[in-house]
Amino acid sequence: MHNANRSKDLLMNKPDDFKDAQDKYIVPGLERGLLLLCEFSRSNRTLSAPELARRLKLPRSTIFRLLTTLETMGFITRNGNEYRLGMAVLRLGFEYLASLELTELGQPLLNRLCDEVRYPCNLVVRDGRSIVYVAKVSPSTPLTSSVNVGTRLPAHATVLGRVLLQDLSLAELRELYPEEHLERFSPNTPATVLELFDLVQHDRQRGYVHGEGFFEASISTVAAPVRDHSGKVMAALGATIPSAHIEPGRLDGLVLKVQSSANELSHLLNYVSDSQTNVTPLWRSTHHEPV
Amino acid sequence: MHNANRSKDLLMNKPDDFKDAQDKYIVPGLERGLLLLCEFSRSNRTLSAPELARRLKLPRSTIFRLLTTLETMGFITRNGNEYRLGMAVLRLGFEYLASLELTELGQPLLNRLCDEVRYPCNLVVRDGRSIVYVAKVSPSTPLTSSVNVGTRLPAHATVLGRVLLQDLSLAELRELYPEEHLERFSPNTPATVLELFDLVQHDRQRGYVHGEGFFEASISTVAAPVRDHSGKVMAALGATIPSAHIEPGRLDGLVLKVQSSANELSHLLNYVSDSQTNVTPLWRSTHHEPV
DNA sequence: AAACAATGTTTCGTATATGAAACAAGCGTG
DNA sequence: CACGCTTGTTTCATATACGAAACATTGTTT
Repeated sequence: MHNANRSKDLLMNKPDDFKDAQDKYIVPGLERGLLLLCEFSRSNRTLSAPELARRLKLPRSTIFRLLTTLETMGFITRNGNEYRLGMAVLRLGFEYLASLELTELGQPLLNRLCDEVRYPCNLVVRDGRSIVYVAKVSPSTPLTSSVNVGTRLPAHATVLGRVLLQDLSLAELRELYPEEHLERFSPNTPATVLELFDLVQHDRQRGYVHGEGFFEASISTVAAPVRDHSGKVMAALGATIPSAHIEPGRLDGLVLKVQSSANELSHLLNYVSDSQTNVTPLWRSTHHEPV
Repeated sequence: MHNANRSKDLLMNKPDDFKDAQDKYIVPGLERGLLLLCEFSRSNRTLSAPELARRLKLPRSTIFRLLTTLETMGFITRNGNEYRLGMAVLRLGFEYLASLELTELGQPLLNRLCDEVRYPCNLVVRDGRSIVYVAKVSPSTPLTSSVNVGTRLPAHATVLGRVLLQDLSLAELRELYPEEHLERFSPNTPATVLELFDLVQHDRQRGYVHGEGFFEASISTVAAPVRDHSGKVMAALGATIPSAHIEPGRLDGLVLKVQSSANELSHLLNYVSDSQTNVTPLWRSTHHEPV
């Protein structure tokens, strides 16, 4: 087993001893199993054992063992020789959502806000380069927007995403978006990291963001940051407005209401800090495909 | 490592060699890591390393390694000495949802049905003793019911759940519910497995279920089974009606519409069967806490 | 403040999980 | 129907992941 192919091997040219220090306590079986699970996606709903062996560069027998383990635990289901994700991952995923005090405390706030402003209201967090909807309320009007809890959208191209990127330094942004040109979704999408950084810094000073047609044209969003005790942006809270509706008078009121809801949620969350100041190293730049 | 404590050890008195045959290809690191993840739940949002060691009956050093692995992969986040589920599990969970053709094909059908009947419509699957909402549509009216995609309810106490239990023999039901008396949620909840079985068998013959106040009083549901190519019930499709509304005349039409939607979905799903008839052994009785 | 308990981290010899290779079973092709 | 090719399963020697125990660090008790 000399060709230990960890995920780290992708970085195998960078300074050596440093990351090995972190890898010393990795359980290979577990790491591989999880990487195997991560191979499945919207576009790869089913995978065969040999295919997985190719992708993970692991011997067939190892894949066989991993699959057996995952199957008996319900994380994968087998149909003939095709495998797909199993219900156990769903269970875990929603257990996660339910365990976030963010959603629990945010939901009633969203309800109230939505009642007041009569627009759909959302709460999102960031996962790498994506924003993820963790709570959502729509008013009675039938604006069944396509987003739902769990939806992922590219952070750099959404108003809510911009809020979530406010904490990052230019260097950190660059690490998250190493490419020269950002993916474009509308004429308003920032083209480069630098442009994004500027936008986001202005957003930060303003204290809220109002943008329209950023991702979906003709849809406008007002969003404000939710911060934890350390001042770090933990989530973004926003209301979605059909662009047509924007009457200058109402907008200011809307902004204030969104901001005050976001602030209230920040306060509710600040009680935490049970342990000393959060040691979390900013954010692991996981670089997942945005969606 | 003579005290290999697999999950199987709980069965260590039953016939021996038989289950070991299945366990031969288990990757212990992976199994343990997943069991660790499963320790987290709504009520145990955060756990400490020593607590996990106690629960899983594993040495502290092993827990340490598992946690390090899970943390670097984003499946767990650490805050001081408390651990909680990480975003990676969310990602996987929704990847699962998106990868189900059930939801994909069911959503438009639900939309149409909801449009026709003007009641909230749902699609649910079963996970052990729970039903899980995998798709949901509400009409414009502000009946923001508390259920959402991901919600879990006890199968034996819900109309939709009864549909999903139709395939099980009495023996299988007994295996799933070993206890003497089923948990009671309303006067209508079946008290024993036998009662449940009878109910479910009648449901089956009738081809649909209409029940009210089964779980939530004053809410009534009409549901029908969605079957795969082998005739096995894969999902349940239902509409939710505020009990007040039930006019005898409309009910029949509603039943027919629900049934035909369910049948249509069954047809859409039947194309699958790429491999020979599904060998899946009915259902692993995972016995999770119902909610 | 000393002593203790609880927990996080590291080390090390050995039980064991793993990769290589063999075996088995399909399956399409000439 | 024999041949090769792909894929599922099994075996086995050995590299390595693991549990025990030591060490480090913190918080708690008297």
